[in-house]
Amino acid sequence: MAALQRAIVTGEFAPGTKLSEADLAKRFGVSRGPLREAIRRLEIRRLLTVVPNAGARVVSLNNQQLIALFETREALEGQAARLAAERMSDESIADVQGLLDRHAAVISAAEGRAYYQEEGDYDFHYRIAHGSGNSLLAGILLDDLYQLLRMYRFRLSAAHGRAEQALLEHRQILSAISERDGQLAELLMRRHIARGRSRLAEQVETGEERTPSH
Amino acid sequence: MAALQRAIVTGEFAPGTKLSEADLAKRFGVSRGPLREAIRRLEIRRLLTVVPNAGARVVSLNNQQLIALFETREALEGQAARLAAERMSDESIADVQGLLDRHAAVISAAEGRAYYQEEGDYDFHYRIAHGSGNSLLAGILLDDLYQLLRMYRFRLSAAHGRAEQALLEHRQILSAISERDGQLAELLMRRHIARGRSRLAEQVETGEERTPSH
DNA sequence: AACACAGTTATTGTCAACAATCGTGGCACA
DNA sequence: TGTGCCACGATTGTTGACAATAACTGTGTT
Repeated sequence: MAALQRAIVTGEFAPGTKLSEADLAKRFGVSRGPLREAIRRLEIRRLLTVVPNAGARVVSLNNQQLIALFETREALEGQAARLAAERMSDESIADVQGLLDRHAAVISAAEGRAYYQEEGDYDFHYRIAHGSGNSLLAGILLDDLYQLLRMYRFRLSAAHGRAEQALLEHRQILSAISERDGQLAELLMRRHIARGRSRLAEQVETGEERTPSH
Repeated sequence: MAALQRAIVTGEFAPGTKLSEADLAKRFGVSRGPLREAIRRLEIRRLLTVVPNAGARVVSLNNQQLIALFETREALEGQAARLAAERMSDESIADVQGLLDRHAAVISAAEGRAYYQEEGDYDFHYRIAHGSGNSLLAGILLDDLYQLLRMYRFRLSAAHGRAEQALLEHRQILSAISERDGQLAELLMRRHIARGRSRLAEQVETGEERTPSH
């Protein structure tokens, strides 16, 4: 039943795809009842847009909406970094250190860059969100926003070649956290995400969107 | 069907109440099918906690979780105020001015204080969230966090007698927005919410919780 | 030829019955 | 008398069929 959510988030269905209840039910070997419940959950998570009596569609974000997503992340992850600086245990911080070291090793191997961009970046932000010790904040980020983000990771691949830069910024953020400097950690995290938003905004200006904004 | 959500949010069911599907279905004159869909939506919105094969309960937040809620609001509403300063139209700002003027009039009449605390405060924050021009951010605030907040408004009534103070802070925030000073608007909004969080934290220290933290 | 209307088809919304799981009470046994 | 096990009852999970609404196609008219 959670497999349905996975199928949508991983991009198995393209944004804008019409989802027929009967088709999905047959596909996942389940009846329409549980499937409708799953659809309602994905609707609240903003992964599907449902219009009454007309069915559900995979959400289709234009670049402006993606920018709105980054603005929201900026606020939440900035706060998460601040709280992590106050509350994260030394052991957890050391763990994330190790994670970044592994990322560095992967990046050294040229073929690893794409991996780092997609999953490595996600891993780091995942740790910080948890480190905030605020399960509501972490839940909104991990359960809602990151799922949306994963759906659109292909369009965000403008970050290619920025693996080293991203890793450097991750290290700076973690450094601030380990020094228990919440204010700096928040500032650095907000900048880190704002850079991603800026690249997105540039795409809009130069008109080189990868998918029609519809 | 949305009436069920209202019944829960308005506090018709106390936090921790066990919700039987059969009972609710009979109560709202609907079958268990649509009702289960409604339950799933409220679950994702974090208004219900559902354990498999054991039913749904109205979420019960302890004071620590309420503090987490305020920390999350602080980040999101701060960002909303910043964005509102950049994007809100002069007409919308004038509208909120009028809203605050009406609030002032209501507060002058002594009996209006309770009203202002509960609904007036909500109105103002509602406008700013919308004014951000970021529908994702506004949606998270209005659809998720504010619903939780309304459920616990009775426990937050420590704000009693602070109506004038709150109105003053609202005016300062709006002033910063009208001057297009996003940085200041964010700072003031964060402080405004942080004050509510501080009062909550004091309650914890002095041990005068109004409901057992369970 | 273009538009409007109506019938048809497909899809969503709803329901009541069935299956599976969990909590509880009572009974047997140590 | 206390503990463990089994059966019962209740509640949740699931299913297939039925009703209602919307989209589509075809026909007729202007």
